[in-house]
Amino acid sequence: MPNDLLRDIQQSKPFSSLEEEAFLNLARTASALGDGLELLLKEFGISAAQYNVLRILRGAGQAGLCRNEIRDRLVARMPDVTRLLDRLESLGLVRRMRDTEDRRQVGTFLTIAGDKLLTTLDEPITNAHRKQLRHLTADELRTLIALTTRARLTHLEP
Amino acid sequence: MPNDLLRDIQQSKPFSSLEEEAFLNLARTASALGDGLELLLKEFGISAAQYNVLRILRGAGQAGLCRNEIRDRLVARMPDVTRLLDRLESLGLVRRMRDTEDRRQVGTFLTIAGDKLLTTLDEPITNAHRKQLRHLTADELRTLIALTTRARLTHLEP
DNA sequence: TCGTATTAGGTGTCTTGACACCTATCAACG
DNA sequence: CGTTGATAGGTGTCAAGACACCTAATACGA
Repeated sequence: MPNDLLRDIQQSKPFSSLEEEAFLNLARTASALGDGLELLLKEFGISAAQYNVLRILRGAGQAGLCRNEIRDRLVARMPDVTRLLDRLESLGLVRRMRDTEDRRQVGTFLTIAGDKLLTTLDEPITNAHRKQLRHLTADELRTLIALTTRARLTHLEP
Repeated sequence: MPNDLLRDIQQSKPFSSLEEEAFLNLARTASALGDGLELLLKEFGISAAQYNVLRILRGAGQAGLCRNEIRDRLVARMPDVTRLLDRLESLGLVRRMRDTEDRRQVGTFLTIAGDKLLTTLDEPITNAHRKQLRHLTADELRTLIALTTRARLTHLEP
């Protein structure tokens, strides 16, 4: 929190704008909640980005996904998805296979081990989220979802 | 092999819980907005974490702050604040001085150059935030601030 | 006052992330 | 066809982040 403590007190203006305050609170909260998730995932030997990939691949199922598809679906922007997948592959959670039609493409698929890990994680992850946000009502959560969704679509509005 | 996508479609339930959906939207939005900020700051040769430190130090003024104070005020958790400060020091934006009372402590202060950089950045940063969130009304921003603030205080509530 | 715990800061080392650049394949058009 | 541009994927390299461990100074009770 850009804590302009002195100036804030002097000017009674803790942030230079409502937009900045919103951004900082958003960033702070996402970071705090994300840290909790990272902590849980670390016990299972993977990072949040890696977990994100596994979830994306579970969603894709048998079809698998190419690197750029995965990149575009990630929660957090990530250059170098190649080496993120390399690590998952060397952990045996993911498998890659070059497409026979378009030999430029390399499909990535969840392995049995990857799917099992996700299954193992499902409950702990859900519990962690519930625990982190249990003090918000369903309506509050829905409002939060609506506002964050809208907030991120800047460029799509006039 | 339970396929998330199929399951989701079957159940019309894209997320395993409202809490998860809220977390993912929060993370996605914070990441998207943060990327915009990083992009702007990169033009000035600093990262978001470094900017965060400079803002914190501006708030602290003449008094300066010790490393752990800075760490605790950062928007995003950051181990190794030492080397973050090292980099700011080598950029000439920050200056460190060991305390004479308690010789364990090392105060960190903004330099003139650091303060000037912040002044230069003030307007572009404010504009960037405004632009990113201009499609939200003041009430919506206030609601977003209230909800994100509350969301992050899990452990403080029963 | 001595020994131990605590607190502040820093370092070594490995992993990840970031960014520019490279190769292979395909598609479209002359 | 063959050339050109676009697209998919990967690599080299350096900076930044993560984590365990280390030192110095202070506080404090036996």
